[in-house]
Amino acid sequence: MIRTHDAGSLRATDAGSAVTLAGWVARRRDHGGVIFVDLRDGSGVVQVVFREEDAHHLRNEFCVRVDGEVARRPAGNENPELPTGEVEVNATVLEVLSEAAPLPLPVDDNIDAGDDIRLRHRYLDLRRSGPANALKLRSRANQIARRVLHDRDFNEIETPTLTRSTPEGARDFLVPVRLQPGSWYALPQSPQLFKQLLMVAGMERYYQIARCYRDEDFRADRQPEFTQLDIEMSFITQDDVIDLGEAIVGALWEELAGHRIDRPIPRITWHDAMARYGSDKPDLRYGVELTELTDYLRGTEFRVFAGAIDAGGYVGAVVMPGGAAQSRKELDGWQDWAKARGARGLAYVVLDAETGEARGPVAKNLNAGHLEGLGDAVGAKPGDAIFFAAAAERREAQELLGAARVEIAKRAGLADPDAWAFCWVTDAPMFEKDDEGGWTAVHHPFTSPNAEWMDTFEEAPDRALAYAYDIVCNGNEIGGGSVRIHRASVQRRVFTLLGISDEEAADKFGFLLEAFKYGPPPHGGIAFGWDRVCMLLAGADSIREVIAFPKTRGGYDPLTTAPTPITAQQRLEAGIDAKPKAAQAAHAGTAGVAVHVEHTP
RNA sequence: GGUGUCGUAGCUCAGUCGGCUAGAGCGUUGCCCUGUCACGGCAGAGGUCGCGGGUUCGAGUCCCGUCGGCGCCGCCA
Repeated sequence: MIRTHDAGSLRATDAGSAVTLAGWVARRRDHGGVIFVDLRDGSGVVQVVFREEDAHHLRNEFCVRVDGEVARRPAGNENPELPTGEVEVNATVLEVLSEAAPLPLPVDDNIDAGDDIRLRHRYLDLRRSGPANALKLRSRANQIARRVLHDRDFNEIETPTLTRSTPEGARDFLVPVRLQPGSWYALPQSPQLFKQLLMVAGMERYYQIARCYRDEDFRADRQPEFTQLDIEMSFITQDDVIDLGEAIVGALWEELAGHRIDRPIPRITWHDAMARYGSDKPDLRYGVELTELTDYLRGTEFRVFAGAIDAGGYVGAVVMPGGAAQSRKELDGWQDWAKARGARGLAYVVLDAETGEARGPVAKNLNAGHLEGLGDAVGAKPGDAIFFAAAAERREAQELLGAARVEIAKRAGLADPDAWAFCWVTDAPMFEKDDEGGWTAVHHPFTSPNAEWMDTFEEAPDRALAYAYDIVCNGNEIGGGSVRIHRASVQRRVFTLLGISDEEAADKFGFLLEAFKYGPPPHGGIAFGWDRVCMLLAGADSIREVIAFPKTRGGYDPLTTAPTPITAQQRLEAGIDAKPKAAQAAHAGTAGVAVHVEHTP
């Protein structure tokens, strides 16, 4: 090594030691006869004192080697802000290893540049402690997960990233195949089918920190390439997977966030989550639960509510504590908020802080009896606002109220930013109606019905429940999985219900069904959205902070400027323009079957 | 695809009701400074106000379009 010591490691006990340091000029304070330079390396910063002229020429981010001697700082000159603040290094030799041009963005922990410029010069952005620590934390998270899994005899196994288009809900990224013009690889949206094959293969316990690809639009917590901690186990029940999930999450939060998670982590059924929180990933850091009013308001003449009730739908409410104090403008703002979400509006009643009297446009439409008990029915006090949603589709109204609940918490500051609230959402429905009136798998078509519905799911597909579970942290879905179907007869019945013919099934997942002929073990698993997990542990607002070289919202990488056009030669060789044969076209891809993969981002 | 918001010096931003010869801090260049630690002082350079069009005597400011960053809806689990 060029250096003998890490800059950030020097302490008073090192005084008198001759050291060689190597790093970057973080900051310099030039007093003419004496020049202080904060020298930064991967371990931290230490002050170096120069009394020679040559240090005048140092500029920020020059890469330097310094020989010198560690000394206690003169009395009164210690800097308690720095771990190395008791000492300094009196330089005897300065070697400039490389110079730095004037910086396009400040390399300064206290100054945040815009996303675009940070990504374009990500190598400078990452010299700052915040962004650097986020990546280092992710590295530790990987180690912790691997340790927990290896302690439990899991095997880390890699699966292909050039594969066939597999049956999942999102758009595939496609790769042309030079050797077979007209045929394309797809990048995997997850290793779902491969990990199931590994169970057939008797690997019994598999995991992988797997890169996955989905060609969909971006969000703060979504990139087109992302990472799952992907896990599958044989001969297990749902509880075994949940136990393992808790062990992983427990170790991560204890070691990286200093937070001991109370176990077992609470479980809530999917239906309860929707009823109480209007979400399948409820943020349990605060209350503000939904109240169903379908029965309470039965017989109302207010058309919006009556229409939903008569249609066999749902009317419900959520309370904004102190919401009566909002101005007319703020209350109108809620209408815009609701419309931006595609709702017609958000009916509300405010309870007068003094008298408890119900006021607002909707109050006029409700009869005295309904108004009288309303506060008690929804748990509202004088001074609160009550928001209503009504729809023929129960879930639609619940989701609007659920979104309102999150917005209420945001505006009222109800979520403790230092709190961690975990839960499992279990017993998810197996199926939901698709646009054509048929059924589609909520999770994916290999998800097992639970014991109760194993023999009867065809009789009431809308009510059938699966062995499917998501783990939620502070309103973020950080992982999800299911117990899989391992019996051919059950799988056939599911395909039949989904309207997937034998030919279609053979075409889409034939290789899996073939494998399942040969004694597939009962198995199940889970996948964690690793970027989200690391984002939460890092306290970041976006998964971009825990990805070394993320892309912008437009799928653009400001650093490499990818994606780029290709040359005519590349285009020719890649076989992009090859005309598919008619027979191939009919069987290509997975179009027409909407099925989904593991529940993670 | 829809929508909100932002775009002014290398960076972070201010710029009021349309009157601007466009400012500040940091950075940068030169000089000074022996105990600073987001050092300090003096002097300087640095601008297609994202781009295009329009309204106006006059546009950074108003209007239309467009490009880009970010957030949200759709989409994605």
